[in-house]
Amino acid sequence: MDNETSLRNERKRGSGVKVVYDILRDEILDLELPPGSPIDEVQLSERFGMSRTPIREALVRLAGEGLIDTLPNRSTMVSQIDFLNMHNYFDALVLMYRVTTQLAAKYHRPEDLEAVRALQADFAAAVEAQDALAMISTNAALHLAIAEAGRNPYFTSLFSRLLNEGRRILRLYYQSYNDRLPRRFVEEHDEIIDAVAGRDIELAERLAREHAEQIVAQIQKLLVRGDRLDVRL
Amino acid sequence: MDNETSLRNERKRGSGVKVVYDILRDEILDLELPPGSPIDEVQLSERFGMSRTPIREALVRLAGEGLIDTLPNRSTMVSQIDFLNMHNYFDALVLMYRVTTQLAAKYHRPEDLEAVRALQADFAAAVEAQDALAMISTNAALHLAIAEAGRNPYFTSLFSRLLNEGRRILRLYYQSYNDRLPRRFVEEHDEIIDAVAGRDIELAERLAREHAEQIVAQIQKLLVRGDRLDVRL
DNA sequence: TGCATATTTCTTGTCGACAAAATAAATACA
DNA sequence: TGTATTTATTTTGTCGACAAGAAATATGCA
Repeated sequence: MDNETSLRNERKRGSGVKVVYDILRDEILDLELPPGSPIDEVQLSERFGMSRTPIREALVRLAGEGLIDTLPNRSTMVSQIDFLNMHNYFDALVLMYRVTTQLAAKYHRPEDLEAVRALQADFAAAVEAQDALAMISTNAALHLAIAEAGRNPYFTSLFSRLLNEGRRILRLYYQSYNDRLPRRFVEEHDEIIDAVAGRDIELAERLAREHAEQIVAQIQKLLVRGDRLDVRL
Repeated sequence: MDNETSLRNERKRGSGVKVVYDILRDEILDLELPPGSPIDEVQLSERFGMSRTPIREALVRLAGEGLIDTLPNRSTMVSQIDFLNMHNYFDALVLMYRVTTQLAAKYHRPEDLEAVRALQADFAAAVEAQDALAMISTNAALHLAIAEAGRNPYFTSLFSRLLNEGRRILRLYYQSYNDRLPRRFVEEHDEIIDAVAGRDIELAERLAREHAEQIVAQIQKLLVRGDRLDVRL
């Protein structure tokens, strides 16, 4: 805990905000800070060994991405996951899967595919090792890399936001299923990457849609089953 | 100019950031602050009669939406419009037009249509009055209202961002065309609204796509024509 | 005891001041 | 005169302190 405050004097000017932002963001997305957790500015300033000003700036950015909610003059806390309107999330996620993969097939350059294939290898390794957290993050990184090969920042930024939200939801998923491993995803990824590499736009779009819809169906099956997840609605 | 500083003492706690944010945002989107304009914190703090802290928070939020660019430890300025990769913008815009209108036809409630129809009246009035700025803002408000009837915050937030960016581009459009008025847009809007009201999902989607593609085509025609807009690339 | 009001405490919002980068200006040197 | 180095200026990043709201606690009164 104190290795964060120990950085107090060796910190470059302007880097503090990014450190706080990155750490808090990861803690929120990994459910280390579950939805509803109170965010206290002075507590954070003590923890990170810096004044409230840079903490505040990091919080403003997190609020901008909807990861925390701020009640004026009152408390601020980690935002809730909206399980009731989850279909909105799924609609957006599936569409972005389709669009970004399609654009990747259209606009990717050779060097993009190297990065994508490397991340796919990471994902396969995570599945083999049954490392849930690694599976989640490498999966997100892989699809984001595909999206970036499509070169449309408007889509990639929304997709990135959705994948992050997904980290919170998938974390719950793996949490309640004790790291069961969908090895099939590895094969599906390979098919998608091949379609993109072959510039088969229609096929890439179809595979991406099927891939996305399958994931959504699995999560929905879990949610409908009514398991009480350890996060209050 | 000084009516802003005169609010110094009558301001409610916490409202300052929003005021600064809203005003700067409008000034940027209306090209009152053209791309590349330097943003000076002390200057703004003098102008608005408040300390740099709330100014800074407003700037962080504007940066989060990509409306200003901040170089660490150096200057911060209004972000450029990326004319070279404009097709990315158009792709995203057309898709969001389609998706949000489609969802509106699916999920809208009666009270949504009242708001939409009211805004459509505003737009028609702006066209009649040949008020370019009003046309731009009412058009954006109208389509955003339709999007909100679709009730998917992920799409509406991206769409809102795109429509805002569009305000900057359309401002250039009208600027160089001396407020020529596309009266046809009013009729197209009416058709779209009717399709939404009739819950004809396919028709709504098709009309929205045609509407969007037509606007895009007009703007592209302008851009290809190579008119030197009074904003540097 | 139950409820309304006053007081305290706690957290956030704002301020003015100082320190660190970076840029611009000025000086020294060839 | 031109270039390199040093100094000054400007602008941002950070800090500690204070004040305002809201919540929690305590007090007064029936």
